[in-house]
Amino acid sequence: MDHINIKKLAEALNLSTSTISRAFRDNSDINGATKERILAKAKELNYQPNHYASNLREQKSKTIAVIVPELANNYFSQAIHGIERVARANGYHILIYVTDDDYHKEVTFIKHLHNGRADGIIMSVSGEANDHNYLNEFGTKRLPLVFFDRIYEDIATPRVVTNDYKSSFLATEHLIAQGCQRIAYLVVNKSLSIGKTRMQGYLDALAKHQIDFEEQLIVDCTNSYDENSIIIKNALTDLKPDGVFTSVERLAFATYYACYDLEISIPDDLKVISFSSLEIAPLLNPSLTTITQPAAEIGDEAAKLLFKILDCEQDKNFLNEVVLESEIIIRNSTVNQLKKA
Amino acid sequence: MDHINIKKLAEALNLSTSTISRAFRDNSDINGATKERILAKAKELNYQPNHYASNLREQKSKTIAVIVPELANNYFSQAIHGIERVARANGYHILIYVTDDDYHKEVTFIKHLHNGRADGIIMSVSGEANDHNYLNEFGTKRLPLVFFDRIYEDIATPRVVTNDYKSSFLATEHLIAQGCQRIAYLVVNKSLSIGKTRMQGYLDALAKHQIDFEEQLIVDCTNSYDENSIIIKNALTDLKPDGVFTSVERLAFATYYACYDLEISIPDDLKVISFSSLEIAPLLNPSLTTITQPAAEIGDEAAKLLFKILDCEQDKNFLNEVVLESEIIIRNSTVNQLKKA
DNA sequence: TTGTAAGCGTTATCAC
DNA sequence: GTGATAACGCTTACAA
Repeated sequence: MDHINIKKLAEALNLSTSTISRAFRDNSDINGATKERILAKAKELNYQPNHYASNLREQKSKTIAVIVPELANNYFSQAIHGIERVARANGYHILIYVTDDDYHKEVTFIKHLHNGRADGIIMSVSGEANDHNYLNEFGTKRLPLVFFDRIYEDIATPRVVTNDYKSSFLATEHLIAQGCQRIAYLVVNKSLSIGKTRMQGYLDALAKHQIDFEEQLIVDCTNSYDENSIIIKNALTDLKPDGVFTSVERLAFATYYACYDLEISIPDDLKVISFSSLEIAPLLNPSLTTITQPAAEIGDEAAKLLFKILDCEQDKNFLNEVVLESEIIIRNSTVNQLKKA
Repeated sequence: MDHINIKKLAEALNLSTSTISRAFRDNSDINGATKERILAKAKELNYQPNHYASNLREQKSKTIAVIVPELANNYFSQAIHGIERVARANGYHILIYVTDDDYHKEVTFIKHLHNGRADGIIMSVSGEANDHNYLNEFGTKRLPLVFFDRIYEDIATPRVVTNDYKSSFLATEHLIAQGCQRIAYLVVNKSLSIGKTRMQGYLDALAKHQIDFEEQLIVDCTNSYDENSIIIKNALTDLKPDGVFTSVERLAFATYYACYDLEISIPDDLKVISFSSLEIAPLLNPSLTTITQPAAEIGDEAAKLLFKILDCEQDKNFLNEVVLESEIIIRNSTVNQLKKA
């Protein structure tokens, strides 16, 4: 009696396997008493219907896959938490895949997921600069897919985003209002759509306020901590900006470290604003002014969108776009400290 | 030609399904040319062997489940990242389950996972105060299980931990060396083993330095942000400690917020040290002295331990304990600032 | 209400 | 080297 399956349970109860099966499905006709008896015995023997057998039979997995560029980032862990909550409430399990911003990993994950392992995918993309067409190759067999935050504009699938253009515009205007005239924009890869959108808000805000745009004030960073440290220090030293707008929180942290080292005072010498969902932004030295995306809510919405498709309430190619509001929270990193004046 | 399976691929190539199958397994006898032909066609038609059918047949899922108390915590997201890396390298997928520190969720997750969905489990537990015996009820059928960080002492299964007793002892001694005489210990649930172990280090350090222990200096907090805020403010006001040692980073943040509100100066009026894997601890105001656990490495080790069992290199009940070193990193939150003297 | 039996997509065993 | 076939554990017509 090593592994207990439906057959053994049936034998133990002198019933057929179909009856057992029915006890575990809500829709079926089954005698209440028999059902009780079965469930009791199942509990006693610790029987669980084999998931793979059920799914093979039913052709669905009750599993969704979540693909993110990184995990050690407050935004993504909060978003995943939101997704997890909704998935669990719907009786779904979630698989996690981390691309480390590697396009090839993304392609591999997606392709492998089309083997029945998952019923749907929620993804924040990594390969904006690469060929997105691999997603179209599945044709009608493509799994339901929902993008969040980092998306491929040219793939017609539902998405949950924030209005990054507007936030960036307002963030830049905020710096200008605080007296900044030389504002640097720090981005991880400026050719990626998320970097581009955010950059456009920055550029347009500069234009509106008739501040000349200097190409070199757009500082292209990398995924390496050490490289960024050098890049940012050089930028601060050579370009002498009085304001910095960073497209991801990681770069704001790197800027803080650079300023500590170079003895540049934030906000007196340099004002800093960043996209960030860091919950302890108020505790930083100085507290960081942020554009805070509603991360958990984005995860929630993305999951809900996916379940709409899975429940056949919506066609998977219907281009549903949910736009949520980010909030700019002004803290000390962009406001002159009177006590020091 | 909606869904492509092994049968259709076989027909398309005028071969039998067995031959197709062989092309995808490394061990089998198959003509090199045939194999090429099959793989080419498979790629063309975007064929992926159905995961559930394979797993049903092979009775294993190439999937491991990771159960954690929370996700929005630097320690756990780093640990998961470590696990993910090792799992991926071994061709395994990972399922994520978040208990929100709810024992019943933990039990439900574990029970359901014994339906074939996962081949093994890596868990940081939530129910230290509750009955762990549910894990023994599976008998020999229990899935391979590896604990990390928060464990059940009484369940014989491999585990990866840090020496929390020692770290807590040293942390407390550090506060004493900095002149603290009334040291509060903040814990989320003092009856839980992780809270207890860490508390014991604290108590023994006090004893060693002949500091009287006051029951009320052990402050039992909750999982609610708002409740903790009140609890901590009351503790700071009523007990007037000169040092605080917090067992999880969340409580250190709450202490910072409370001090800001109460205008208590860290480190002048109060010194703070905490368990935390926060990478930006140096950026806090003031920078936070931490006991930093090697989170990613712990994840790595836990995954490696699990794979040892899955590869049959080790019995799953062999009580293998890996102890890693935490590091106490002294920063401004525990050191008097000379410039203010 | 319950039982019988076919089939989900694979893979392993055994022929050829 | 390749093909036929049974089996993995479950669900669902259909039959009783």
